[in-house]
Amino acid sequence: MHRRQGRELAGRRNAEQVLAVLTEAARPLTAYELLDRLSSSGITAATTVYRALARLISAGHVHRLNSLNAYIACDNNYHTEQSAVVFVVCRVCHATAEIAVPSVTKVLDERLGDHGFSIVAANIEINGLCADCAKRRPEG
Amino acid sequence: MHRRQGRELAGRRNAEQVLAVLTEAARPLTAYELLDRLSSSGITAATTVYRALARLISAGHVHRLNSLNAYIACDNNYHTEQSAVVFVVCRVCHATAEIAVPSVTKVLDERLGDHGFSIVAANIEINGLCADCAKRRPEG
DNA sequence: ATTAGTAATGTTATAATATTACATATTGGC
DNA sequence: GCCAATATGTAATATTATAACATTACTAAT
Repeated sequence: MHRRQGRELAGRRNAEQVLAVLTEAARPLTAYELLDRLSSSGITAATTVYRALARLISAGHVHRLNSLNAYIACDNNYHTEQSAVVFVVCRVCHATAEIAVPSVTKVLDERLGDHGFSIVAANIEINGLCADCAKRRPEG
Repeated sequence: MHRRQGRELAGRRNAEQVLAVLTEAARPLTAYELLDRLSSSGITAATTVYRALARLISAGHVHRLNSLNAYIACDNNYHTEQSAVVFVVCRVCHATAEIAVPSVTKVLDERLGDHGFSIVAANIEINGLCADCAKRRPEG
């Protein structure tokens, strides 16, 4: 299909396309949702999407939301692998925001060090109701 | 198979068996690992395991670890749905501990309130190295 | 320029995780 | 005892993710 590209270029282009779709999306997308939206771009296999996601996640451009099995573009660069990432995910509409809560990382680090545990990556996902959905369905 | 039991009793018994296996296990188990270990008890379908897990999770006796797609018996009762649960998961051996870090919940609550977000459940999974695995593979 | 070595990609199949749909069974109220 | 309500059992299928391996393109040695 696009076989003319250089050794790494296809992979990079794939990753760019995946990132572009994620960046435009208003909510986290699953790998297969990405695949659907990328079929017109010549990406036709789940593996290709997963490999692109792996690149993007390594580079810190995308995060995986474990509670949704979905992926979201990183909207800031303040955090590193060593630093906690806090996501708030609306349980109704799945709108997701990435929020800085700097003190959390520090607290966790101190507390877990006591247990001989060294942190590699913290994934904090908060499930709740966004303001909009809370209005519509106040019962929660 | 065990059709003699009362309307809810089979379900309760199933849940008890699932909980017993999880409680004995040294690490989180996936639903299908549970299914394997329960086949001698007459539980032969994934659905049965998932239904038992749903009961146990609702009751707070079991937690789901999103990062592993696995389930673990709750080893304390200090937390409620409103309160953060912090798990530390060794990325090598999957040993998992449930740790109280009370200040985290408070910090998160305050910070997210600013965004009009109301917390329903916080799931905090810390991925790292336990002391044992750090010794064996100091490079991390 | 040719070509072998290396490494990424594409493709297909399949593994692993989870849910749906519906038939069957159990209980409690009448 | 019979019916309604609800839970369970079973089988099929949906969803998410990875494995295996052939193919392609780049690099560098010649």
